Amino acid sequence: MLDFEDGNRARFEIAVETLLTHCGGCPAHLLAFCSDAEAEALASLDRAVRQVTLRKGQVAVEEGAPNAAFRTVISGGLRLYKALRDGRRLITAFRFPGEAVIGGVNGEPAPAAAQALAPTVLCQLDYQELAPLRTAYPQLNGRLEALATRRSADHQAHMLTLGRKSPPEKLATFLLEMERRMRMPFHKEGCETRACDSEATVQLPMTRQDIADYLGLETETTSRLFSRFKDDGMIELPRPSLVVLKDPKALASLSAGCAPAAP
Amino acid sequence: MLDFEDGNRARFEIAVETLLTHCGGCPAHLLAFCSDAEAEALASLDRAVRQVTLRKGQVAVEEGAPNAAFRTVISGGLRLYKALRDGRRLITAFRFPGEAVIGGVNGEPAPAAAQALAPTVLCQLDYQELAPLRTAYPQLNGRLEALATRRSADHQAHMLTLGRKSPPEKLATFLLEMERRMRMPFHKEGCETRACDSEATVQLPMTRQDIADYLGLETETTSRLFSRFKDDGMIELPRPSLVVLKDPKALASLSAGCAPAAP
DNA sequence: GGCGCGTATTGACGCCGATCAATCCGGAGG
DNA sequence: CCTCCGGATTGATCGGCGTCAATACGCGCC
Repeated sequence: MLDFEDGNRARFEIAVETLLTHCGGCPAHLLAFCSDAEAEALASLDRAVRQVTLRKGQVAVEEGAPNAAFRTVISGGLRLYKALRDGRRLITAFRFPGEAVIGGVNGEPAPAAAQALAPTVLCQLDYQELAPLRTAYPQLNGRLEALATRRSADHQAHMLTLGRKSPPEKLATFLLEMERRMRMPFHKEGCETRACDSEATVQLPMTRQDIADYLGLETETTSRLFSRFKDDGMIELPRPSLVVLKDPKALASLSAGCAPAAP
Repeated sequence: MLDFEDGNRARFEIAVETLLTHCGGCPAHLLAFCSDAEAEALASLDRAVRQVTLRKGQVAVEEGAPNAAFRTVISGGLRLYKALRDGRRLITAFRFPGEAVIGGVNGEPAPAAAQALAPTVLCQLDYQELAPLRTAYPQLNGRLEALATRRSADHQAHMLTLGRKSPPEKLATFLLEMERRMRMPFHKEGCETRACDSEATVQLPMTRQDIADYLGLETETTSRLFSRFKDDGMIELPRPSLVVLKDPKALASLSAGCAPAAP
């Protein structure tokens, strides 16, 4: 445990400052910290903040395990998933740099496993260690609550996708979601007005199987849908992992459930 | 706005006391307040806590509306749902007495609409009014965060159901979930050890259409599954809204995804 | 450069759940 | 008591997605 009476205080100040200020320009993901710029300062917070490196495929959190840490992705990416006894898997979410993994606050079991999509670095802070920060900096509580509430809203949106959208609508929704979250450095001009009207390029750091397990589909169906979207001119596929959204409006219309999804 | 300098303070004390203590024996639903026993005390908290009465079918919250209130069901029930443009609907959750409806903390749009399943009474507290309570009683923050985190976990569990379970598995999961949440006064003996091994009776306060929209199925499929479960001896159906779980173990096995779901 | 494995794609087929349609049931109201 | 009406059930049919199977691709490694 940490207390504020010793020399650690200064380090906490830094950590809290980071937690509170870093994401001013990042409305989508509150509480994201451990940015590249501040990684050094945080790295010095041994014990309070641990940096964890994961190999591709390595599991950072097991589903159901007591998961007493707040984690933020620094680089790489995570798939969060739940599994049935017979091996069926559903990916509940992906997490990319700047995004946090919550769950298991009061020693509760982790609702989902977290596995590295690729070599990944996490910033990890035990909830236990977070406690003194909460009392010292009450604003943190609001941030954490807002983050959890936002997760809840995101999950509800994805439940709509899983439960009521057709496979093409699911894929369209997924592609637009990825475009919004990744925002590659090029093709960015026309995308500043929230919705992406013009062409955009998206790098997909996960496999077709992952996408299928995220959307409640099978790999073959997912692959066929990519091909169909390509044939229909809605996307281009220079590589399986690189998607150019040629017609974002058509995708958006599909995603919203307006058009009856071309047969 | 409320402040602590005036005579309202005493009323806040009561409200906070209620928020903090009422649900000591209710591990499943933190922060549930406005119990029958304390309804009177809370009713006196005009402005801070409003009691709202809804007719059957009345909408308390519109999807996407600025939703600045924390709500708790006192009596009746709610369906929370999202809709696509063409009318398709997914019920993301049901809320029963003692359960809270969160979402839209910082003036964000409500992630789902809330509609009364039956005549319903809600206890409603604007987040704005909650703010002073937060600073005065920091424990509240943890409760609210834990509640939001639990919602996130629940939603992930339901995502697994929506995305990866077969229709029979979905219905089995639903029936067990309802049994756990409703716990009718009779048939309760054998059910105290968490999992319900023996027979249990569940009252369903929603329609087949609601169940279908909750599970990502169609009404006819849902109805057929009820019939099949009855034929297989897993349930009895004295009335469409009353289900007797004759073989909870079989249902649990279905729900967990062990058995390949009898054809 | 060529081998080998994991991933992606394409093909063929069958089943199950969505869809359309008809009937049944139970409660409210006349 | 009968009618009416919304919800529930059952029936018949169809098509899309899951499933099994084969092939293509791409990258690392030797």
